[in-house]
Amino acid sequence: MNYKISNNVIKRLPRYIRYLDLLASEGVQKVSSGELGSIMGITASQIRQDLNCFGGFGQQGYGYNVAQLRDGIAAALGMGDRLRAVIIGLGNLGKALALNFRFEECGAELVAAFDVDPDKVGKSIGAVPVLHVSELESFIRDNAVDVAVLTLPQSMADGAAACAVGAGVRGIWNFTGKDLGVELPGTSIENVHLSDSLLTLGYYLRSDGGKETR
Amino acid sequence: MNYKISNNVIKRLPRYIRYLDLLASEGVQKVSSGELGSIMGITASQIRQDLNCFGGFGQQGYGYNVAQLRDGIAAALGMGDRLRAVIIGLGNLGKALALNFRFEECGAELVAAFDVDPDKVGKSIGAVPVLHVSELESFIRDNAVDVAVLTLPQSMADGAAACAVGAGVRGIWNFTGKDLGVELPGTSIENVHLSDSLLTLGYYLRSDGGKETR
DNA sequence: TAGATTGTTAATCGATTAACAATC
DNA sequence: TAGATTGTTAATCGATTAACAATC
Repeated sequence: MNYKISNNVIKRLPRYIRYLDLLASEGVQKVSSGELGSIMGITASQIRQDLNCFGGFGQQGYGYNVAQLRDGIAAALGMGDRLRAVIIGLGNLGKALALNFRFEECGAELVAAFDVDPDKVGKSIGAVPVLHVSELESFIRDNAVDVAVLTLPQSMADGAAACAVGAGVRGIWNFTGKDLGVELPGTSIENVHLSDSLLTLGYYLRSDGGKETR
Repeated sequence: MNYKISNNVIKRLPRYIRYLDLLASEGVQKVSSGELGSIMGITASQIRQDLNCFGGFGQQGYGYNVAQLRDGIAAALGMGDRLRAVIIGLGNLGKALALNFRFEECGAELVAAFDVDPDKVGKSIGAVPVLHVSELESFIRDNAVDVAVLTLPQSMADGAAACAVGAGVRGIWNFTGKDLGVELPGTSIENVHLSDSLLTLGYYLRSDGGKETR
């Protein structure tokens, strides 16, 4: 049960969580793979297959307890932890994430933001301080930061990533739109390419008025 | 050559574009599937297979002309068009997209933004006017809007989407974090789930310090 | 117990990789 | 021409679906 969980499965887990939360909020207590599948638009087989990567959540003849399954998946994803995160770059996107993104709901916690603008440095955003980028390395080291969120201009992406990784960060959530060159072993990188997403939408929209989603 | 291009291929096309642009910016004129593959971290076979979904871009014994291949893929993605887009919801994320996102580089064009806040309505953001949401439907109809970008609170997502689709929008770029219930045939939906992305990063970061990306 | 639904194995399907003949 | 590299077919691999025995 601990051989190697496929990429596709991992990427589906957060979606399960969302739908289970939805069911829970409606007061639903149990769900069968068939019901969940029809809500989510996937097969019951796939659900059972996916869940078995982790362990026997269900009960034969009954189905799955919504709350229990939700917690099981959350545990598998490590949502109980509090990964310590910093935002690097307080442009509009960095600001949007700092102010509106629910880090806690993803098993994370924002602990600081960094920028170079003297108008921003020294103040705070939301509940966290805004520091100068020159303090990035020492801050990461001193505060055991786990994740760096890159929301700065593309040209500075590689530098910031290298600095963060050098100081001990283990994960990079990269919004700069450029695939990172940095590739330290033991560092996980999640590239968010918004333009890829819009281009994909454009493709489907034009071709036959076809659907797509995830 | 027009049977049905797989999802996986479509999702890879924007990435090809990015790397080809990079090569072009370095003055590289030709590239072989082997070279491109090693830069992008995928196999030469996959590249040749992918590209053949569209048409004979390459030249045997030579490779691919970077600019030509780039344009070929761009055409396949429909990047030449100018999809007309509106942003609905001018919170921090909507603002970030309105001000910083390069719609033109994705074959789109931002034509207006909508909000309910009287402090925002009537002004403009970047180069486009900010209108009241009550004008959304008529604006979409009158201006042949193709895409609605949803950056408003989750609770209003379904309503806004339904209104936009009813008025003629064909694509929805959804940042609300909730899978849309609206499912009109002929409407394409691209859900951007930032929290899924961070959760996935968290998973890989914790498990063995393993990599992942796309 | 009978009915339902899981866990899990087997079958199918699709996607990736390898191989190689065509050809520039 | 000889060398390189594509386009394309065949082989492999993995992921999804179907089936069914185990069991609640």
